Amino acid sequence: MTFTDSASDSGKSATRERILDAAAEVFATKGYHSSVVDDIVHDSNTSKGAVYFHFPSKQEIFLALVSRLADTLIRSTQDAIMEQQDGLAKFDAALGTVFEALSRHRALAKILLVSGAGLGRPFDEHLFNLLDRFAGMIKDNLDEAIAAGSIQQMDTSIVAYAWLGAVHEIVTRWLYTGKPDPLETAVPTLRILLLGSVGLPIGTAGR
Amino acid sequence: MTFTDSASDSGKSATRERILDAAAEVFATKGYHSSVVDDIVHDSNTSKGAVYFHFPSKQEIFLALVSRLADTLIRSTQDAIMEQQDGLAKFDAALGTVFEALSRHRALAKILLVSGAGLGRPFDEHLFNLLDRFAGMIKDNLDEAIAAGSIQQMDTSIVAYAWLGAVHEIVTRWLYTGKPDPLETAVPTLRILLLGSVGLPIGTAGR
Amino acid sequence: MTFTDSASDSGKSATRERILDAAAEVFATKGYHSSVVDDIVHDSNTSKGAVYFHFPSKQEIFLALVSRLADTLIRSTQDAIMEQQDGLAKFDAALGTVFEALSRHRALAKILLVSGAGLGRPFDEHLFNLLDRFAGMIKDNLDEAIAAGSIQQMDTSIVAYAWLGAVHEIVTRWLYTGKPDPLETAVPTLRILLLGSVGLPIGTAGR
Amino acid sequence: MTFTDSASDSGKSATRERILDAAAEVFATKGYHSSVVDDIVHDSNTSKGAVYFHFPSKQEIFLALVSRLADTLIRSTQDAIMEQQDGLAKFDAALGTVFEALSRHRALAKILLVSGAGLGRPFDEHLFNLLDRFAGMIKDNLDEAIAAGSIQQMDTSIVAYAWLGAVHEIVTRWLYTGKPDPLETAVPTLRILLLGSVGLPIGTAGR
DNA sequence: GATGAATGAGATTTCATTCAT
DNA sequence: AATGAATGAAATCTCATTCAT
Repeated sequence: MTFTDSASDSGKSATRERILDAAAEVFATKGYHSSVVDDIVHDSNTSKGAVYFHFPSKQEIFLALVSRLADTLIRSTQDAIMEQQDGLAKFDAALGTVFEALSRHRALAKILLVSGAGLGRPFDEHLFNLLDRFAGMIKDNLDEAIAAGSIQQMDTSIVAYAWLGAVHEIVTRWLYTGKPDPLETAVPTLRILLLGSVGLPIGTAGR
Repeated sequence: MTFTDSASDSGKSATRERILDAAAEVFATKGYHSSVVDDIVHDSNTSKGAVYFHFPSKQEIFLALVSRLADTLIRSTQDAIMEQQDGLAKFDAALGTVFEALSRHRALAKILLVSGAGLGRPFDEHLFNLLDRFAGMIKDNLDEAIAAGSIQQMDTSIVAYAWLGAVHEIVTRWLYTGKPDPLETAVPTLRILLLGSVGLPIGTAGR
Repeated sequence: MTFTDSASDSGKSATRERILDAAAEVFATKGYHSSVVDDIVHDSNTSKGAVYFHFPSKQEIFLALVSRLADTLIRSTQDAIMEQQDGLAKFDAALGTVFEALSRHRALAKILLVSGAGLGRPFDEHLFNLLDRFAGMIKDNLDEAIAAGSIQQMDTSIVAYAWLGAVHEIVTRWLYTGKPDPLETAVPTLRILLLGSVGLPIGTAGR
Repeated sequence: MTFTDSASDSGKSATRERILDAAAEVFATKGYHSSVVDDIVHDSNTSKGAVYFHFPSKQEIFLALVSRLADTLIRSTQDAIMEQQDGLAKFDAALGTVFEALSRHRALAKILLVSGAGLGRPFDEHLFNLLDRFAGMIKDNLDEAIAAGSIQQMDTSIVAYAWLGAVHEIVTRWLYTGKPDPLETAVPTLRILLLGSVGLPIGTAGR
């Protein structure tokens, strides 16, 4: 999966894509508020008019960008999960996909996880919904595992957010400090942690 | 502990405190960038001149606020830990203190955890150091537990961040959605999760 | 008379007419400056290219519209006058025609009387010429009446503008407030006023 | 009376007055839309910040200006009326005052009568209320005259607007063409017209 | 210490007009 | 004739910061 691919949007204007690509670069580098629309105009080799023809406001550019990134990430994670049969294998596939994708596209990951935080109502809401979709995915799989008797009864909602938070924090830390390098180094420990947290015997066959 | 208390700053100007209090409220409500200095001036019943007499810039107001909050939170957590002998008791005391403090001061918690993220260099650095101090505390205690043989060898750095992230996410979620209500409801589940994640037998004798 | 008819422009493009119709609606509703070309494009179900193919500029659309309206209004008023022999009957016919026409086409009346005022040189000049033609009509008829000895000598130029202004103000008031309802209600009073203002005995036999 | 005097506003900021004065000049010269805030900033020798400190928007500057002008004009007209006992003398005083004031301050008259027309909702409404106050003044005096038996019963509301319109049009014409020169030349004819329109015997002793 | 009017660089957004297709 | 994406000059407004009082 490519994470940035927009190949499927065959009908999308090339200019629109150029603008989004430039915006991704700019926002990731300077953060939302320090980025000015003129930067995007310049980097996209378009014009102010073109930008405002395709997007009603700077905010909407950012939000469109976040949506595009999140959609891709969520979709590929779901695909990876569905390719596996076993519950543990699903877990491993999801964790691996997410870390690999974020690791490969550090700039975009920054936009998704960091740039938009603390920006006020509309941004937070948007970002929240996205993380919620991830949390929902985790919760669904945990509920299945409980139904299958693999793990014992618990408040899966809390667990889902805790897991999300753990991943989020480690990735964020990596985004800022570059450690661990490479990001994927954290996966084995994290795997043990997360599985252990729901009482799963680890090491078992593991990977 | 009061978390907002500035009792020890016996020599500090009352105006300065009024400004910080107003700033806390404003930043928590609107986020850093959406808050304008005039809001703080207005809410603090002072004047623009007064604000700039006490603080060199808007940024410094925010940073001062964050420092004040974090210092108090960290100190009271450490105090709570030191009051306990047993490792498990220390853990419970820390978790309880943090959740209680954040729960009691929702607005301030919001500033500490979300308002400042993604704001660019100086902010992030500041905020990061704070979280790092917490992570350090966690790591130290985990290392002790390993040395004591209570838990097995692992990358305690990753674990510390994962724990931090889990707590962070759950509190953040509560800040936005109000759930769980009250926040402390999440503690038991979270306790099991965190302890379980490092392989500690739980439920057993509980506390 | 139809006031909006462009039947005589048998060779004119249907698109051009669609644009003018939409422009009339838009300008009347929002005024000149608040109307954007895109509004006209949208309402006329044409395209930006089409609009700029038929008109060199936004300004010219407005001017064309005003001209079309004024020509029709002036022509039908003159026709109504010519159908009458008696001076008093001519006056009544003119007053009736104008009020009836404006009353029937409120939106267009608004464009003619208010939308274009205070817009700067080219507009004002254009609009002025129109009102001048009306004033000229009034003046000519007054001069005739003086020559015929029906009314006494006076500065007919001032009178013409005063009459025009009286009508203009009452119609404008109606455009904004909807009163009097219907507009024609004002005619009898206005008739007495205008005739009385030049010393004509009124009430006499009415008409 | 000075029409522009702001002597009585002893508490008003000098900067605010400078801005309003500059705005008057600019708006009168170029019209509302062709005037840019930077013009006002420049001509007032202040700064953009100062302008927006005293007025929330360009629109409000204009509206404040119109109000200031209208207040002064209405007040001095009322004063002039109250100084007279006789009904006819009141009429003459009012007509004289208005024409003299407008004649003396052509630029401001332009703002009051022309610049704001056709600018859209908020402007029109404002301007309307102002003219309404004048119409009210006229109507009140006419009603008194009817009560006193000086003139016969009639729809004084229509008459008030017709009179207003007559004056408005003649002044507007003068503003654009400079004729009649001086403006006051029109007064005698207008006097005969207006009085005659309500059936008052004129010429009688004249004035 | 405190006040609040003043500053001005700079940001976002608008929209009449053009032009390749 | 018609389309609509693209252009870019220009406009309004924001707001952190300064400074005379």
